Formats: sequence, C-alpha cells, structure tokens
Amino acid sequence: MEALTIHEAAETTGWSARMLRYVERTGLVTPGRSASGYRLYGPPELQRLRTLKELLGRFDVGLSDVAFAARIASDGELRMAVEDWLRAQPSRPEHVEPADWLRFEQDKHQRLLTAA
Amino acid sequence: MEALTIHEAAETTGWSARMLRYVERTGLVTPGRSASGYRLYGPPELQRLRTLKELLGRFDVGLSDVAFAARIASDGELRMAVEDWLRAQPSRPEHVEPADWLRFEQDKHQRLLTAA
DNA sequence: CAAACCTTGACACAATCGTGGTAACGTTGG
DNA sequence: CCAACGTTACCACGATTGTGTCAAGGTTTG
Repeated sequence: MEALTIHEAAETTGWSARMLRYVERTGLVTPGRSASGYRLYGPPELQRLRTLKELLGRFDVGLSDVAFAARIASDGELRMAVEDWLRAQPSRPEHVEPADWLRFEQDKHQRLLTAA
Repeated sequence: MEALTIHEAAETTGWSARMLRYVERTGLVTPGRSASGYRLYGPPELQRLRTLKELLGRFDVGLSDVAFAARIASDGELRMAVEDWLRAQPSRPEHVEPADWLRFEQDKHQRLLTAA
C-alpha cells in the first residue's frame, strides 16, 4: 500500500483529481495502474506533482510549456532544430550566451546509435 | 534600401503581414523601424522568418512553443528549474542511462557560472 | 494633392489549454 | 449487498493562440 489513489494523491499534492488525469494526458506525470485500472500514485509521482506545481507557480509557465520542454529533451532532432534557430538569433538584443541550454539530454543520437 | 516593408517581407517569406506583426509580438523576430515607425525587415530578419516557418512546419510546434524555448534560453533560473524537474523524471518510461545524466552534470554548473 | 503605402486598435472566429462538472459503469470493502 | 470510490466519456466555459479583416489615421511618392 505504498501508493495512493487519485483522490488521496490530489489531497496531498494540491492538484484536483480532474487535473491529475489531465496532467497524465500531457505525459508529464504518469502513475502506475492497479490490476483493475485504478491509478496508483507512489512517492516519486507525488513528488513530481508537487515540484511541478511549484514550478508552474514560481514562473509563469503552463503545463503545455513544460510538456514542450519534455518533448525537446527527448527528441534530439527537434532540440537541434530549435537550438539552431535560436542560436542564429539574439532574440533579445540582450547579450545571451549562445544557447547552451537544452543540452540536458544531448548527444542522444549518439546513444541511440550505440544502443541499436 | 537594404530593408523591406512588411508587405514585401510577407511576400518573400510566406508569412502574412498580419502574422509578421504577431510574430513580432511573440518576440521571436523583431524588425527595425524607420524614423516614422515603419517596420524594416533586413536580410537577417527575412532569413529568420523563413527558417522559423520551416521549423514550425517540419515539427508540429507552435509559435508559443518556440517562444517558450527562447524564454528558457534567456532565463537561467527558469532553465535550471525546468531542467531539474525534467531530469528527475524519465518522462518516458524508456530506459535512461543514469550515467548519461551524470555526464552532463559535470559541465552544467560551469556554464551557469559564466552565464551571470 | 491623391493614391498607395504604413501604423495601431478592434471585432471575429476556430482550435487548444486549463478547469470544473456529470453520466454511466466497473471495483472495493465493511 | 451496497456505499464509496475508481474509470472513461462527454458538456461547458473562460483564456489564449493563430489568423483574417476592417477602421481611423499618419507617410511616401508620383
């Protein structure tokens, strides 16, 4: 019984049950399932939900923004394309270090090559 | 006459004049202005507009997605927060080598130091 | 000067995001 | 068994995105 049901998880994370299902659809936090299909939120999921909520609140970002960041982090081709586009533009006249960011999961293609 | 007016720029980039103004509001491509306030698109802006259009078409991303990426690229605190959150999650149950993550940790903080 | 540009601001509209409900139906536990 | 809870699938609704159009007014140029 290490895992909470959706309403219990909602209680301790501050999200509504409705939103937990929505968050799941965005792919950001995916709970396990019981044999009969009940969502089961374990400590890791609960933690992610709490930190996600804090992230959204601290900065003015939406779930779709974080979802896009996740997509960038897992799609090397997309990441490179975006990175290239941004690097070519000082979008703000502000001096911004050439896009180092997005390097999270970089050289993934290399890993993929060696993985296959 | 190195710069084009908004309708001329629209012509050669494939965007509509309306969208060029919209793109400008997202902060992704900001043309210069003439003394009387006319937008002036030079070769760099025209190129960005073309590559931006190609980027949006090739992957299924929106202007707001690229705008968020730009925000991440220019806001170190936000970038770190998102990066941290994503690193803690194997957004895809896909097997992710812990060793790979650790490898990026190394040069990450050095970059942050030079960013400020 | 007048036609042909440009500007900002507004109205409009479909699609999506972020939320909340409710209905119909399966599961669990006292 | 049945109350309490879970599931999916919808309806709803304000806010934002992405787009077009139009109005009122300044600018450029033949």
